[in-house]
Amino acid sequence: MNATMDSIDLELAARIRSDILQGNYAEGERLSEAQLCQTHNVSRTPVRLALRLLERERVIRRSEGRGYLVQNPTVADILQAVQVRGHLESLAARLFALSDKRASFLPDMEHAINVIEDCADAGSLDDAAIRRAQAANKTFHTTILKACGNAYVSYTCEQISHLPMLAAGSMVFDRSANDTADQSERAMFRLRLGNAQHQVIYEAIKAGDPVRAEGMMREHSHTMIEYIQTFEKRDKSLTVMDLVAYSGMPSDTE
Amino acid sequence: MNATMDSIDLELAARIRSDILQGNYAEGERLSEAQLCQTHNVSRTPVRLALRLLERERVIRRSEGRGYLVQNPTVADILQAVQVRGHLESLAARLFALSDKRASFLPDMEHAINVIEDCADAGSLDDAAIRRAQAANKTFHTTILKACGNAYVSYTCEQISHLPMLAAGSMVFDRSANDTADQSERAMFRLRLGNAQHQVIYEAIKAGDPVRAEGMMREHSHTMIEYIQTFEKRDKSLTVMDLVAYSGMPSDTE
DNA sequence: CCACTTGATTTGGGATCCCAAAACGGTGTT
DNA sequence: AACACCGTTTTGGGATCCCAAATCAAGTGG
Repeated sequence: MNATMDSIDLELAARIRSDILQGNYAEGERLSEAQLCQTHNVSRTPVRLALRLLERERVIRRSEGRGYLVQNPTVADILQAVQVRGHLESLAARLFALSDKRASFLPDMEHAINVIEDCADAGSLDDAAIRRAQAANKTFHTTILKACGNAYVSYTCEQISHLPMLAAGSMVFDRSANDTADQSERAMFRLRLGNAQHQVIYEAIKAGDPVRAEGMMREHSHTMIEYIQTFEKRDKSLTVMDLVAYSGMPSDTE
Repeated sequence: MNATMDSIDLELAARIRSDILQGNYAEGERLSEAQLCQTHNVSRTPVRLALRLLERERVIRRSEGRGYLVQNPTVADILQAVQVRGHLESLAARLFALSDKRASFLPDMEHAINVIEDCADAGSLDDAAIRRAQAANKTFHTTILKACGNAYVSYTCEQISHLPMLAAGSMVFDRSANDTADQSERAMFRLRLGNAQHQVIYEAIKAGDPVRAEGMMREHSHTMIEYIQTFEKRDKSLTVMDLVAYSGMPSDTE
């Protein structure tokens, strides 16, 4: 599944993160280094690197002298992460629209838009299609980050992209729907809606309109925030696990 | 000097970064782990952690199989980092202005503004005053980041703040001035100008005006970008070392 | 019953050791 | 001189070991 054989610490971090996001740990539960070494069959070195990473992602919290404690991300955390990512992406969109080298990146974006369009237009949305759409969405966004010409943008963005990616994946999941056909219907609707925004952003960038590109990107991320918020409003007990449900494995970094 | 006795890897990173920013390494020069271990008298573990950090800061670059190479940051790098930081700070300012808990943070900001004002109003700008003003400026900005209520903002911002801090420090340095008295004069002028923007931002936040707070913060960071750009225009050979000159030790993290 | 001491366990973090893989360097062959 | 071959360094990264400091868990004495 994972094409790139990453170093153990990254893989470890992904596994632990995945464990936590699936709700296998109680809030505040202690993560013992020794325990993790044993269950994952590695030494402390990579474990400590992984814990460092996860701390930065705010999935765990450290308490001086007592190790790391699980800090299950809340829906509020996700909203915050999405907010930051969206804000950075809007900067990226502006810079991208101003870049004179932007032509070379446009085909990738166009292709991503087409792939999503195809998924949304197909009769039903099976698992493979969902994955395809998610991958294309990711391509669309990372292309903008990479192409904007400011390396710090993509760097900082990557640091906090796990939760937003998860949220993006969850937009095809709708607990309020009655049956799977209905769910699929709504998912495709949202997919089409999001892709329409992609289209507008793409055109603004292509036309070299920085203000519009930034504004539209801002709106795009705001759409996701609003979606999660209404979701939360409808279902007070909304947890991160619900969002995880259809977001695919959170381990697919890069 | 350093109150917090940080772990060795952070201190190491600071030392190496400082070395590089002072131009002690040629562009592309190889950083040998063994060498660093010897000169700093530590083992490879902290060295590797430090190199990891510096890579993220883009002060060094790694070339698979050949270790790390020095990548002296250019003025363009600084501009990019400032741009990202400024963008994040403008988000922070907006959120801060919307926060209902903002009252408790206002005194800190007010105090910072007053300290800078005092420095600018004093007859001359000695070294101690420069340090004081720098520290207050840092307080002003980090307060906004911390107080905005979105932990991801301050987290991501910290990741790339070394170069911007350096640039901020350099704003009291003006190579175009003829003598030190003239330099001091100009420095105080810029200090006052920047502080006027601080005042406006402070008031917008206090008044709970998110749009104005964000806009003014954007303008504030744009001022710095413009300053560096005109600097660069006047002196094509402007290097990072020039900016380092009056920015104080780049080791004062947190 | 509470405060204080003491010993076992854990964390934090650095030093070494080790090994595979890649790069470098020198040698000999065509 | 170009190129393949082979030994030597480095790098990359994990496993162990080690030690100081903090925590926890009893146990002891007032």
